[in-house]
Amino acid sequence: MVRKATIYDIAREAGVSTATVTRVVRQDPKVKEETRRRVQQVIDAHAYTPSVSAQNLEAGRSRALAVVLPVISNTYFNRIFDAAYWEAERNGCSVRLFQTRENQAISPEIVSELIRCRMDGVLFAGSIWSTDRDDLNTALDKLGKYMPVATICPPDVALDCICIQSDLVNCSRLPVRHLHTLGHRRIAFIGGSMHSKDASRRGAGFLEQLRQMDLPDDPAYHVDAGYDMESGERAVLRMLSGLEKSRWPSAIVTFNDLVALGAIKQLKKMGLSLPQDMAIVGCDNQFFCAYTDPPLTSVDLHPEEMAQSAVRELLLARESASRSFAMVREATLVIRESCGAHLGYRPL
Amino acid sequence: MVRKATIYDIAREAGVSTATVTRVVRQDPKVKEETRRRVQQVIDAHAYTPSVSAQNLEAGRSRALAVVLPVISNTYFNRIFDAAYWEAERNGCSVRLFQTRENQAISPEIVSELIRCRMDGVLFAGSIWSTDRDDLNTALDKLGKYMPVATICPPDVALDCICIQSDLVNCSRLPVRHLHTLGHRRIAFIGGSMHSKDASRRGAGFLEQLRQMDLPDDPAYHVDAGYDMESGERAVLRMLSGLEKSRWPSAIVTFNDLVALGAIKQLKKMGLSLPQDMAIVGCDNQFFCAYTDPPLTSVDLHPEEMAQSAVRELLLARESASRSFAMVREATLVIRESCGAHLGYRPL
DNA sequence: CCGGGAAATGTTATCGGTTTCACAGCGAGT
DNA sequence: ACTCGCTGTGAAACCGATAACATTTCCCGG
Repeated sequence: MVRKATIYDIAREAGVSTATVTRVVRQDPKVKEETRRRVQQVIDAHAYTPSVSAQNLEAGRSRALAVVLPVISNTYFNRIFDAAYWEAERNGCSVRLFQTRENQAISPEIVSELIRCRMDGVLFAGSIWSTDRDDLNTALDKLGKYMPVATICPPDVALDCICIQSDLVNCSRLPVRHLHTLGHRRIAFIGGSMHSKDASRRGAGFLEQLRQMDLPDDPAYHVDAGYDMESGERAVLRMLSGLEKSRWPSAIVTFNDLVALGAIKQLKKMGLSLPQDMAIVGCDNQFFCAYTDPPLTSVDLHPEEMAQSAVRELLLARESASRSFAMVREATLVIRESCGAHLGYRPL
Repeated sequence: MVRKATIYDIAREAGVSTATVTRVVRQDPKVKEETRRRVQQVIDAHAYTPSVSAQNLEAGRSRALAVVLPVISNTYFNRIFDAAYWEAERNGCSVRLFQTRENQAISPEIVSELIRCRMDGVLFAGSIWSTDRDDLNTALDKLGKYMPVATICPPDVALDCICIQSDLVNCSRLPVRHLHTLGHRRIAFIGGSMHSKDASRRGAGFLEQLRQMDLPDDPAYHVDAGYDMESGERAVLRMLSGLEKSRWPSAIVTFNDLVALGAIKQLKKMGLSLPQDMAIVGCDNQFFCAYTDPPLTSVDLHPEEMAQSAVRELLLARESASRSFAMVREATLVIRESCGAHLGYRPL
């Protein structure tokens, strides 16, 4: 390994002071053209570039944002990360990822690591809400003292930071309304784990929506489950096997597209044909939705746009005084074939 | 925003020198118990933690690895990243992501950024091979002077760095052999873009495999395509519509699972039933493979294990002299139902 | 030929740590 | 009483940059 040339090496070799080297690097106009050329030559010869650590130390910041989320391998989250990455990039910032894993809680270790690294801002996404509410506030308050904080969160959390709220209202309303329009009356919900604030809020929103439309909210139509495909399979099995066929729902709204994938598999295994015997709605509008069989109607929360807004606000907040506010990106329903809309289908 | 306590603040308040504070932080045993306690108290009171930039500057390194790949939102790559992340984490390192986007080339900007940041090592994954070969060698040579370099690359690239080779031999051989065993004789290949070294190598391996097994290698059975689902759809359409039905292949090997997803959709749209009328093999064994209809038989290159090895070797290379070597993680075929293996199916 | 002001460059403190080396204090051995 | 060696601590240099301030150089008008 070779030692990288420092500003001192360049200065010495070019016969100038380090100040002048800095000026050349930063394109300060008040360097004589001749000097500039001489210094630039040495710089080029050594492929010199200033050390980031030194710059960060001097500047007291890192030109880096942190994105904290449960798992990068989940499509929803990697879309968030990807969008944040490019938006930051456009603004000359890098993005550092922190994964909290399934436990989804925001640990004191992460908080102090964020501070240690002098992050220019931090974006929390995913159910960090399962952190005890007091702990969460403590953590956010502490962080807020050192850097702008943003979250992609449910609408009613009201944290003292930049809140980009996911549109959980429409996330519940749109599928139910769509199914209702198509004639469905018995609509079931397969939610994420009820221990998660996010999921229980989704479940609650769903029930509320049913009542608003005078649809039955049979508890048997509401099954707790995880976030993945296996959970979807199991949940469907559990729900339907506990019910006489005559009481089966005609449609299932799922927590996300992965759960929907599992549900579809299980339903087919049980010999149902989709969407005739059962309609399905997913959530997240993942890349594979157009390629399931039948193509999956799904709610898009527009994670990319939320992440983009979050990053933009974080970068703004760096300059101005601390800003704490909330905004919502409205969810949309992407209609494909899993509810039979293309057939003009009407269930009994 | 609050100023974070520095080592000087702590030293002053505890009435000791900064050296002693460092000793306490680093648990140096030669601090008197009483002093240690006093300093520790002040540290706790301020929740003091040393600044990462300062440490990095002093140490001349960053305790961070770089992972360079085309796009994080592709499942194959986020599995690599995820595995690298945790392996690095286990060793007290962080991981910084660089995305090259579709252009997939390794740019001089990234090279100099990596050096600027004093990365402790870098892992390249994905088809950076589309970089001009000379440029690539120049870049790797240059980087190699400053940090250990690893790549996840095709087997015959022979770069002067840590090469974790993906098992492209079996990646071609396994599907063909499997299909052959099931009785298939007319086997087609839908590859990635032939401009990519990676893809053309896969295509070549496939042809070779056909010849070895005395199977026809009709050029009409070999279609150039992209890496995504749309490409898969288009490729199938193009291939089959150019061929009389009697000459249709009975099986298609695809470049990856996304292409397979597209192919499946198109085949169904054409009224074929799978796997009876057409067998399909994917590659990457992505999370959704068990949930396609029919469940997709796919080659697993074990990206996680490759990434893990790469990171392990990078960290080792930091200490010892520069190591340049190659290793292969053997690919495996995950058999599901898209080739009809479960039916004991034999095509004509 | 000189003074003044702008232009060009240099000096130096600073960012927040780590580390080397020096040194004070103290008990033990002779 | 004196030296030796050990323990605990501090002073100061250094890592690689930046920026405020100081100084030199240069050119021009008087």
